[in-house]
Amino acid sequence: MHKPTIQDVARLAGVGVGTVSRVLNNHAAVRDSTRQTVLSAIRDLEYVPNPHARRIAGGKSYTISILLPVITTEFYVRLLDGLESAFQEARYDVAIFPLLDRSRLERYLGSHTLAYQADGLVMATYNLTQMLSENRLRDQQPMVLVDAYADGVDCARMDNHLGGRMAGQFLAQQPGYSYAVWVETELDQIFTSRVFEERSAGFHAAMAEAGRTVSGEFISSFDAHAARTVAGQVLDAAQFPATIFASADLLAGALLDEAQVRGIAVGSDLKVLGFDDQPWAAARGLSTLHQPVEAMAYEAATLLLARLSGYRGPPRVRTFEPRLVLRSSTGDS
Amino acid sequence: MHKPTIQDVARLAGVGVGTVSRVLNNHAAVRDSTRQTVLSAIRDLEYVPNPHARRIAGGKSYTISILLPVITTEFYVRLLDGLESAFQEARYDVAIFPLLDRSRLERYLGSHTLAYQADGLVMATYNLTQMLSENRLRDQQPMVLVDAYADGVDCARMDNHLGGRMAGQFLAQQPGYSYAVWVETELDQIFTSRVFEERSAGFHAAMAEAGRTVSGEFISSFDAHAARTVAGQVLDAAQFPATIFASADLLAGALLDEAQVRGIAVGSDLKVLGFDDQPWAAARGLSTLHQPVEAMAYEAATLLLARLSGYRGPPRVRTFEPRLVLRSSTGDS
DNA sequence: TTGTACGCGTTATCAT
DNA sequence: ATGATAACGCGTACAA
Repeated sequence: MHKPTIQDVARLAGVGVGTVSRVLNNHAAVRDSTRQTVLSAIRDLEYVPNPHARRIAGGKSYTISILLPVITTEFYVRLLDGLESAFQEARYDVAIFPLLDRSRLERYLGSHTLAYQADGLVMATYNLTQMLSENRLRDQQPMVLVDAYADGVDCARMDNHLGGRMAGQFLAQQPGYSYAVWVETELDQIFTSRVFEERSAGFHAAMAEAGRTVSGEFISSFDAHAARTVAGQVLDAAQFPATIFASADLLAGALLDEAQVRGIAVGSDLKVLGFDDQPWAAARGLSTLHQPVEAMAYEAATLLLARLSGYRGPPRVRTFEPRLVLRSSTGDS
Repeated sequence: MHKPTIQDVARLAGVGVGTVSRVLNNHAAVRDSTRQTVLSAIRDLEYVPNPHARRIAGGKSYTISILLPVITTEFYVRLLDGLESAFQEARYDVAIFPLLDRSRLERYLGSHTLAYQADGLVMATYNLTQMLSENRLRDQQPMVLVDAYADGVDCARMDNHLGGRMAGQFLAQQPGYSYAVWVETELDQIFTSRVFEERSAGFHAAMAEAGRTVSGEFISSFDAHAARTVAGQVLDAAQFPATIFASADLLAGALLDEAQVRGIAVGSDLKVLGFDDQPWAAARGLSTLHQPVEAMAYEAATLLLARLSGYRGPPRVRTFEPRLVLRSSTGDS
């Protein structure tokens, strides 16, 4: 009663192993009737191909390494979902490497571990421009950046500058005072993520174009406790009517909480615009900028898979745009 | 110019492939002279065994899955180091699964991915008692808990109760007022980590035994910004001379910072005791509780490897004790 | 102690 | 379109 193999499937379906393999990899033309027979045999036996056997027979590892920062956010959950689903379709496995510290990056990239285990590399969020220019990355390995941008590599990125600009344009239409809350970002020459910098630049550009001034800006670190504290500071300092752009839903949520405690009506005197469209945003009526994260992740995977199947063209960059979702926190709908 | 295989090594060394394999797995008795020959051939060719080939030939995956919470701490960096080094010695690969959310745990445990990819499971920090009792974990898979405890499974854990107790005993010897700062922990029936609860219980027990009272307790979330804010609150509220037990070095560091800004002399009027012994603790003279993290991780790996090689005995629990390191922040040394 | 040969479960290459 | 069969690189009985 061992695990069924491709042989068992072939026997049950009354075909050769080659045919089964072809069905598995949707190769060439297989007559539709036999394909169905094979498929049902697979189902009956609950057959699951042995990945190690394919790896050795195919000469590839059928594995993609994903390197990402360790941050527990909906954003990364969705990112991983998008990546995994895309790679799964192409029958690739995924190995996740959480970048807890700098030395781990070096180790992962330098060691022979990855060399064997991955046909390609996905790097999330980090801006690797410097590393690439220093040639610290072995560019013989196909790779793609997601939620980040660098020259000379395939990238799938969010247009955070545009996101900030959209927020700025929205705020510029609102009467009263404008405020913004930003996320404090670690500074590390190599690991830097410019996400919030870009949102800020876009926001200020739009406000300036509209001839509006920002009455106050605040900075919070990315955690619930700090967000709440800063929310208090913002509401203490704000003059009303006020519209606040919170550059992450986490911060916006804290503002909603704090406003409720203080009995401030959200949607009229105080308007709040977030960024992310977290799962709870709709339920709480938070207006925010929705990011097509899964789509971006899926596209990143597609770019990489293209390289893996031989595409040799110049680096391609795919840019994704956030979408303004207006709800009750800005008095809409 | 392809990757050297075991055949190439055998040829160069003038032996059979069997012998090379035996050397690789330090099997049986191989004459020492031939072993050296083989070894040098391996070095010359820079031969690295193809893991997929072993997996399919050996019928095992030679892979261990490590499931851990996504928290960027020195603690987890060291934990991974300890685990990886131990498994590497035994020629096992490691697959890391960051538990970004609940659904990911379920997916990892339920899916067939892991089934193929791992011979064993390491689960870090999370308290899985409930999951185990509900039989949601397929216990056919050998597993070990590290930095956590549950009935019926091998565990390598830190004695956090003792750690808290040691802190309490130390504070009880100090003149003046005693304060404590705790880390806010998420509440989730399944994911709960009881680390800080235990430290708190031990601390209070020791203080009570010594007939001392705690003049104030504070809670901070686990991030630099919040820690700094809370540090300010603590120093605002404290009466001096004061000794503060910060249940994590991160919090202790913030207290040191805040004290410096306020010109409070640390080591006399204000004493601070941390927990963790982060890399910077020595340089900043922070007294703290050092945890033998690598040793714990190594032991966890050893317990699991024992299961993998057939050990069938009852669950074993290994407990590790923190060590009080006194430096200038408590006026010592 | 050591070499040979077979088997692991796939994919790929041939014929057919 | 499909079936046989040769790789793929290694572990391991078995024979020597």
